[in-house]
Amino acid sequence: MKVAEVIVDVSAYPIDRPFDYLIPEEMQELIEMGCRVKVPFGPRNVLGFVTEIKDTTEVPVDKIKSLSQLLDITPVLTTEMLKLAKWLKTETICYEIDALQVMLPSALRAKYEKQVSLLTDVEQLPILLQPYFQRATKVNYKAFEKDGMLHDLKRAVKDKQLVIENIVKQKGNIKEIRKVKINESIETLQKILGNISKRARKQQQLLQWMMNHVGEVFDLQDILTDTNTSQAVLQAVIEYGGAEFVQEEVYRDPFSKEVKKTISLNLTDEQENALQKITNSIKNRISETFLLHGITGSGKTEVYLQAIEQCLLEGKEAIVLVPEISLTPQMTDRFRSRFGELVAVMHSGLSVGEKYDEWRKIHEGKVKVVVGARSAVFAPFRNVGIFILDEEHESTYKQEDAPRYHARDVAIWRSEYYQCPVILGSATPSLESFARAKKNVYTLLTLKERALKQSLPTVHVVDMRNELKNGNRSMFSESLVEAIRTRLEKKEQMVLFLNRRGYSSFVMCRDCGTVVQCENCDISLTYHRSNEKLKCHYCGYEQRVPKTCPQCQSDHIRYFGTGTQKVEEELTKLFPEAKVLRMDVDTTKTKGSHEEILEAFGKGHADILLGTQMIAKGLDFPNITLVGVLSADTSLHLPDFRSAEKTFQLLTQVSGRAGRHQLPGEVIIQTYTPEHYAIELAKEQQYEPFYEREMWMRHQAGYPPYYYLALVQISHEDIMLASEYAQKTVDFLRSNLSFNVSIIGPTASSISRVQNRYRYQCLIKYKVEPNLIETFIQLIKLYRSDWIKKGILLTVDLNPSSI
DNA sequence: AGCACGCCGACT
DNA sequence: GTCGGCGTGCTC
Repeated sequence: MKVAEVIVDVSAYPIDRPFDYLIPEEMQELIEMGCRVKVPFGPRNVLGFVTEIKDTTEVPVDKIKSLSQLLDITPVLTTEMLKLAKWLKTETICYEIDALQVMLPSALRAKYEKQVSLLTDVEQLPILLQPYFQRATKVNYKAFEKDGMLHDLKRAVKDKQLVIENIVKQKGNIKEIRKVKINESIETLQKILGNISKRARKQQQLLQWMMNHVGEVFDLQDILTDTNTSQAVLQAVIEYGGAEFVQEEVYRDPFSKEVKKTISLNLTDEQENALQKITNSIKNRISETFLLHGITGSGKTEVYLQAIEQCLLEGKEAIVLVPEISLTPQMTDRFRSRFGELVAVMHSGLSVGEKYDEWRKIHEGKVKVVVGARSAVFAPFRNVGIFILDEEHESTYKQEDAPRYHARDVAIWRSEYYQCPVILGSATPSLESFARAKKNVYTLLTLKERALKQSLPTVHVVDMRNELKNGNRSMFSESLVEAIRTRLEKKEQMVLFLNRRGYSSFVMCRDCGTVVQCENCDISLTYHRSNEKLKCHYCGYEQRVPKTCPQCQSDHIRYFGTGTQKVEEELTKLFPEAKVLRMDVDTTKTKGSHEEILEAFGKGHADILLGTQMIAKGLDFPNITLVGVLSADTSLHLPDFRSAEKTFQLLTQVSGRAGRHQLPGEVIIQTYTPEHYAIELAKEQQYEPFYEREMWMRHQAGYPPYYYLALVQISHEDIMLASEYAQKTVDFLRSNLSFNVSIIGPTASSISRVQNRYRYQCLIKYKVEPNLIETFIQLIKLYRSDWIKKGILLTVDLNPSSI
C-alpha cells in the first residue's frame, strides 16, 4: 500500500493538517514529495501538495480516498521548501497551505470552476434549460448563475438530468508556439521529390532546401522567407509528409531591451576587503550574515556583482532581492549586463505568464542568478551560494498579509540550509540590523568612501516657518526657486521629491471646514485632477467632485494640500520654460511606464523629475545636480515609532541621488521642524550619531530593537462588537502572558474605519516570552472556533513593519 | 472555506 | 405537502 500525505488548498483551521490518500497504481512510479495533486475533498475536488509518501495509514478503509490526478512529473517544491513551509507556519502563525502557495508563482495555483454536465438527451430537459445544451454537453455554472436559472438547475440535478462538477484548472500555461520540423529521413524527402508533379516547381525548390536541413526545427516565417515560397507550398509538402508542425515551449521575454556586456570594475580597498570576507564565507561554506553598510555611491552593487561571480565559479546560484520594481530596471540591467542570459527577474510588474516563465527558468536550472522583489527569496534553486538583500531597511521586505514573513528571516533560514552567506546592504541600515551587527550577530562591513571619490552633496535645510513669516505662502522656498532657476540656466537636471502620504490633496469647504470623506473608511478622499474625481486610497471608492458642500451647501468648496499634480501646476507657472516629468501612481499605472519615464529623464528629455517616494532610491543619472525635498515633515509625524528612522532613511536616500558623477550635487530640504534630530543628522549624513540617538529613544519608549513587538488587529462592522472583542483579546493575553510583557490597548487604529469595518488594535512588547507563540495559537484557536462566526476579523502580526 | 444535511416556518 | 431559509458539522 502506498499512501500520500497531502496538504489541501483550503485555508481553514480544522483543515490545516495533512490528509492521507491512497496512491493509485499508475501514479506510484512517478509521484514524489512536493508534487501537486488533484484530490476529492468532501463533496468537491481541490488541489493539494504531497508532503510525505508512506506505506501505512491510520485512516480506516471506509474513509480513505485515492488521489485523482498527478499534476507534476517533477515536483514543484523541493524538500527544502516543504521544511521551510513548516517553519513559516510556526514562525508567522499561518496555514501551511498559505506558506506553500507563497513559494510558487500564481500560475501554478488552482482555479476552481463549476461545470454542469448533461446526463440525458437535450429534449428531456425542461424547456428553459434546453438552450444551454444546444452546442455542448458541458456548460459553465456561471452562465446559469448570471441568468438566475439556479432554481431550475437544482431541480434538474435532483431529477438526475444534470450534474454539477467541481473542476480544478491551472491558472497559467506554458506558452507554446507552432514551429515546423523537417522530416528526419533524407530518403523520405527524396521519395516525395520523386513523386510530386514536375510542374510543382516551388515544391521541388522547397524540398531541395529541406534536404540540407534534415530533422531541423524552424519558425514558419523563416522557412518561407529563406526559400522564397508561400505557406500554400509548405502546406502541400507537409501533407506529403516532408515536414510537420510541432509545438515548442518558449519563455516569454520580460526584458524590453538589450544590454551591453560589462566586466568587473576595479575595487577600492574597502570594497576589496568586504568582498574578501564574503568570498571566504562562500568558499568555506559558512552561513554568515553580513551587514554591508556603505554610504550612497560607495559601490555596494559592484561588491554584490563580484561576490556573485565567485559564487558562479563555485558552481552555485545567487538570489538578489531589491525592494521595489522602481529600482528593478536599473538594477536588473546591471546584473544582466554582467551575467547575461544567466539572470532571471521576478517582480510584480510581470504578467502571470512571465512570472511563471522566469520561475521555470530557475526551476529547470536554466539560470543561475535571480534578481527580484520579496517573493524571489523563495526562488527554487537547489545549490544557493549567496543571498543578497539590497536596501535591507526597506519595509517592503515584510509581507503585509498571510504569511506575514520577512524576506530577511527567510534568507537567513535558507542560508543555514545551504551553509552560505547572506549580505544585507544599506546606506541606512535598520536599527535592528545595525544593533545585531554591533552585537556581532551579523558581521559588519563598512564602506565609508564613495567609489569614484566624489564628495557628498552639500545639504541645505530651509526653515519653512521663516518663509511664511516673510510672506511666501507657496510650497517653494526662495532658495529652492533660486536653485531651480540656476540649474535650468545651466541645463542641469534635478529631482523634486514630494512625500505624499498624509498630505495628498483633499477637498474642503471654506465655510464650515468639512473635508469630503470616504463613505466606507474614515479617511479623506484624494483629489485626482486627471479625471476630476475624488478617490479613496484605502478601498478604491470613487466619486465626482461635489459642486457644493455636502454639509452646509456652500459653494465655497475647493482643493487643498499638495499632490504631485498641484506641484506640477505651480512649477510650470513659476518656470514655464521647464520640462517636467511627473512620476507617481497615476503616471505609472500602465506596464513599463516606469522604465519609460526614467529612460526619458535619463536621455535628458526633461529638466525636472517630480515624484513621490518611488523616485527616492536607485536612480543614478550623471546630470542630476539638485535634489529638492518639498516637505520633510510629512513622514516625521506619522503615528509610528519608526517615523524618525523612516524620515532619516528617506532624506539620506534622496540626497544620495545628487552629484553621483563629475558634477557636484546640492540638496535642499524644506521643513517646518529643522531642529529635529532626524533632519539635522540627515543633513550631515551622519548615520552612527543618528543610530545612537534613535536607539536611546527606542530604549526610553520600549520599542525595537530593545523589545520585540506583536500587533493584534481586531475589526468588525459594528463598532461596539469590535471594541468588545478587542477588550476580550487584551484580557485573554493579560491572563496568559507573564508580567514582563506589556500589553498596550485596545486602541482604535489610526484610520479607525476601513471598508466599513471598525478597527482596533493592541500592541504587545516583550523581550523573552517562551509562552508567546503558544498563547497566540490559543488566541487564534479561540477566534477561529467562536469569534469568527460573529463576524470578527482578527490578525496577529509578529514583528510588524509599522503600527 | 465550502458544501451537504436537516430542522423549521411560510406559502401553494 | 413542498420550498427554501440558515444553523451545524465534516472533509482522508
